[in-house]
Amino acid sequence: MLLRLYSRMAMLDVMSSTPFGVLADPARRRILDLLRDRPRLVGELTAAVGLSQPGTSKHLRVLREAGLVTVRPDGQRRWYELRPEPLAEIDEWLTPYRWMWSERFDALERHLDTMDDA
Amino acid sequence: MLLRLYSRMAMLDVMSSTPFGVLADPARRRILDLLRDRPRLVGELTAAVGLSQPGTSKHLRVLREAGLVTVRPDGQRRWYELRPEPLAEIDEWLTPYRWMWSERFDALERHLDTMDDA
DNA sequence: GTTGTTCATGCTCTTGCGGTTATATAGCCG
DNA sequence: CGGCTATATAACCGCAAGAGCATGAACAAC
Repeated sequence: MLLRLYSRMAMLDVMSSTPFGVLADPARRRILDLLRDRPRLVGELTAAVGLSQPGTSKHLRVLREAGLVTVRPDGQRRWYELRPEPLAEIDEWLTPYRWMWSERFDALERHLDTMDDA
Repeated sequence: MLLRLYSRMAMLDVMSSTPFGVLADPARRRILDLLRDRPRLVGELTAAVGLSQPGTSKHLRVLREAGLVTVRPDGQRRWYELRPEPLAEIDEWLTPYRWMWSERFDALERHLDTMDDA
């Protein structure tokens, strides 16, 4: 029972695994994309990602511990639903870069390069 | 032996994988953050990330192969500069999620939940 | 109860990452 | 030339991630 508590604490600890690492796996990105429409059962997700059911469950665990999905038990089945909040961290990291790949950036860069030459 | 070659090719293949995988490592994110200001030498980056010089070079290789940085040789030194274009892929993936963590989303969700109850 | 279904967990195996040290390569300087 | 500096590559190691398979746990249905 105490052991149970500890493993739960370890789980919470792993929660601090950043969303960047979570999104590194394409299967997990695919799962999130599917959950964007509506909550889904593990069986659905398993079929969609083309992995074994245990494999899918493992990815779902990672997503859960990162706070990217929540589970709603329904009898023997489990509805997984998206919880997008942790994605905000990625969005924030991306923010100072976002302006850079626009055409205006190219123009500005050329301008600055020209000034450097002078 | 041929097998070994194939596995090596697979390695390189994975190395040049998606920007998601590249950003999974905090050292690489840190490098990109530093390059946002200006191009930098390997030595600078090594000191900043607190890794060994070869370790830093390895991360730089990954970033290079993902197209996130370019190198400009200058004598025996190398200026690494940011090339943010590949980050657009992440930005695009994020797009359909971005509205979701706003307050308007919470309000809408509450509204929909209310409708479910009725 | 028994059987079937749905999902999670445990185990094992392999692979690849991220880190180190040692070495090679290339350019600078005296 | 020889020695110093800056960077890349090679060789190696530890470990965790990801996959499969087998099993367990919980619930449903009969």
